[in-house]
Order: sequence, then structure tokens, then C-alpha cells
Amino acid sequence: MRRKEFGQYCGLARALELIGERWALLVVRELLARPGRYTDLLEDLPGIPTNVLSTRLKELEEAGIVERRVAPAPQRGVLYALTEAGEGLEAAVLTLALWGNTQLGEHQDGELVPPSSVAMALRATFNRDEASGLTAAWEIRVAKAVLYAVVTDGQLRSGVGPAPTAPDLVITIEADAMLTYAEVMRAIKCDMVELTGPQSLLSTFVRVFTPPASA
Amino acid sequence: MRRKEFGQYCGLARALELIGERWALLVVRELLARPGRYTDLLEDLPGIPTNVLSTRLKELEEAGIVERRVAPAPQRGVLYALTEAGEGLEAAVLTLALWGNTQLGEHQDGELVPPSSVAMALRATFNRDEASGLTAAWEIRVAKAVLYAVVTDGQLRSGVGPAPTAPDLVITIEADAMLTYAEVMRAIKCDMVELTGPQSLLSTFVRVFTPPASA
DNA sequence: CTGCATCCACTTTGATACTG
DNA sequence: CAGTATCAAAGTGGATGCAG
Repeated sequence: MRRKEFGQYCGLARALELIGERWALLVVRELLARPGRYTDLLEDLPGIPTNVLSTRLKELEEAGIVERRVAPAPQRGVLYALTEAGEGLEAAVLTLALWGNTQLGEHQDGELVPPSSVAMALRATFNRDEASGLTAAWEIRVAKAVLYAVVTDGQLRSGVGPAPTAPDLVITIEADAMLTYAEVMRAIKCDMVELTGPQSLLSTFVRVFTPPASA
Repeated sequence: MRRKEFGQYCGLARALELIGERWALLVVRELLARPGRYTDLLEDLPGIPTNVLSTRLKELEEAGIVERRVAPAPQRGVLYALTEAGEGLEAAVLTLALWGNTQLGEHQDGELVPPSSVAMALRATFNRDEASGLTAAWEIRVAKAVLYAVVTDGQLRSGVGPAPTAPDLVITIEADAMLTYAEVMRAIKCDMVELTGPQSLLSTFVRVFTPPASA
């Protein structure tokens, strides 16, 4: 028994025992956006010490949240991915991120915007009602990052990297660094984007990824 | 700059900077259930070192999540309570707790059930549709703990302690220690409760605090 | 190269004792 | 009641080493 346990029979305490340690939930955020290898995670979580990443991955694997996979043919090597239990953390991650957004100040330049956080913002702002019955695939390129949002019959998949199916519309934004969700939406509304594909899908994008009421 | 900061412009990272440290979110859980004094928190969070509680409360106050109040007339002394920003964490706490519940094993005896976690479970299982238009107040007494659930015109308030308004129905369960939400509901269904007030409100309670579909 | 393991300085935590 | 003081043990951050 480690000292990490709280000794309470309580869902919150259990959750904190499993994902409450430093960096753990950020690793989960990265893996929600896409399975990744060890070095991908090191890159996407600047500042994480390599031994800490190693330890967290072992703990998360032990907890049944993360699994090691052998990467398919061309790349080979280890791929870390979320298990079903790990995917179950999505709602909690999105809810925490929504609260955290209210606690964020202005975007200082120099502060990194993790592409995965924008992918999570797309999931959080996805408007189920507006997307009902829709099928469309977008790819968003900002600076050196690539994101996708694929809606299949009203169901969203979103993450970091090129779209898993051929995108209908590619949205490219010139920028020195990754932009936040809000900045991306602003760039779209100010027409500061290049498009490859049917332009009409741009307004669809805005409609589908604007949350219902306000906030 | 503390080393605690992740240096990312991301809601999740910000949230973790503010409430990601050990015990912090459990303190928030306690204060969601009721404002409390320092020694209440020490009692309700068995195992927390007093210096850690002291440090967390200062950090949470600094972050604008918790505020110190001077307790009113009879008791006097310091009362810790959540600010509006702190109350905003409710959704995140409930979502994390829901996930954590799926990761809980069987209730070993000896594991403590924090009364606040049952109060949170009432909030999480509250069925808005069933409660629409309803007004009723319940008080639940299990072992030495007292909880309340007050529904006013379909709106729920729930927490630890005696009901803030006179309860319509008092549900008393004989037990050696606090029971979980599931155990409380089972005791009610097995008729292992004593009632003070109109019995009909017991089935209303079950109806209102059973989540819609399953899970 | 990828995928870690090791080492060390420093911080945080846990446990307990003590004070205004 | 509401904390502070003290100290050992564990965890973190940063640099580097090294096998496949």
C-alpha cells in the first residue's frame, strides 16, 4: 500500500488516486487527442522530466487507463493509447478544462498552446443539435500543427494529426505558433484562412463548433 | 514563478495548477457539501496532515476558490467556504466522481465513506425531469452523520448537516458507520429505515434520486 | 534514433509536537 | 480553535547515460 491512497470509499478520492498526480491528466489529454509514442509525449508536454513520464505511464498502465501497443507496420515501436476506461475520462477532462478556461487570463505570447487542448475545445464546444444527421470532415492546419474534426452522422471524432478519412475541407491559418480555439474561430470569422474544398463547409464548421447558449 | 506552473495556455493545465495538488479537490468536495471550519476539515479528511491543510487553504484562497469568513453569532471563529469560482468546480467534481465510481471495487469495511461524497452522489444522481416543479425537503440520518436534500421548485440543494429548512421527511437508518449512496438506496428499498413525516415522500425520494437511464 | 534508467539537488508530503 | 514548527521520507525537475 502506497501512501498515495486516501482510504476513503469515494469516487472522487479513487479518481484522484488514479489520475491525481502531477502530469497524469495532461498525459491523458494527449492520448485523448491521439495515441502517441514516448517521444511524442515528451515533445507535446514540454517540461515533463523523462523519468516522470516513464513513471506516469507505468502507473496509468497499472491502473488500466493506458495500454502499450506495438505500432503497426511502417513506424514500429511502442504506441501508448487509452484503454476504454481511459477514454471514460473524456467527460471529466472536458469539464475540468471548461472550468479552467474561466480561470485563464489573456494569452501571453510565449505561452504554448498544446494542439491537443484545441482538439479538446472542439469536443467541448461541439453542438450536437446543430450537427444532427451531419457528415463532414475538416482538417485544420495552424503553424506546424494539424488537427481534424470528423463528424459522421452527427457523431464527432476529433484529435491531433491529419484527418483519419480524407477531409472535405482543409482550413489553413498562417501563424507563427499554435492558436487557441478562440483565436482559430476569430481567424475564421475574420476571413484570415485559406481553404481547400467547398467554402460552404466553413460556415457549417462555425455553426457546429459554437456552443448553444453563450459562455 | 513557481515550478508548479505548466507553462501551457490550456484550460486543463490551468485547472491542474489551481486544484491539482494532493488533497486540494477533496477540500473542495467538503466545502461543496457545507462551509466548514479548520477542525471540521481535519476531521472529515482523515489522514490529511494539518500543515498540508493549512497550505492548501492558503493556496485555494490565493486562487480565489476559497474564502475565509468569520462565523456568525453563536459559534464565532473562522469558516471556510467556496467562492463563486469555487462553486464552479461542482460539475468537474461530479464528473470526476462519476468516473471514479466506475473504478471503485467493493466497499471493504474499514474504508471510510465521507458523508460529503454521499451528498455529491445525490447531486450527481438528481433527476431533473422527475423533479420538475417539485418542492420537498429530506433529511437523512445514518450512523452519526446527517445529510439533507432540499428541492425547491425543481432545484436541488444538498449537503452535509441538518436541512437548512425544516425537512418534510426525516429518513433514519441504523448503522455502525456511514453508508454509501448505493447502500442508502438499498436500505430504503429494503424498508430498513425509520421515517418521520409523510411516507409517500419516500418513493418520491427514490424516484428523484435515481438517474434516468441506467449506470 | 527510440525508450527508457540513473543520479542528484531540491520540494513536497506525512507524522507528530507544540503554541497563541 | 486554528493553526505553526520540525524533521524524515517520498516525489519532482533537470541532466545525463545507455541499450536495442
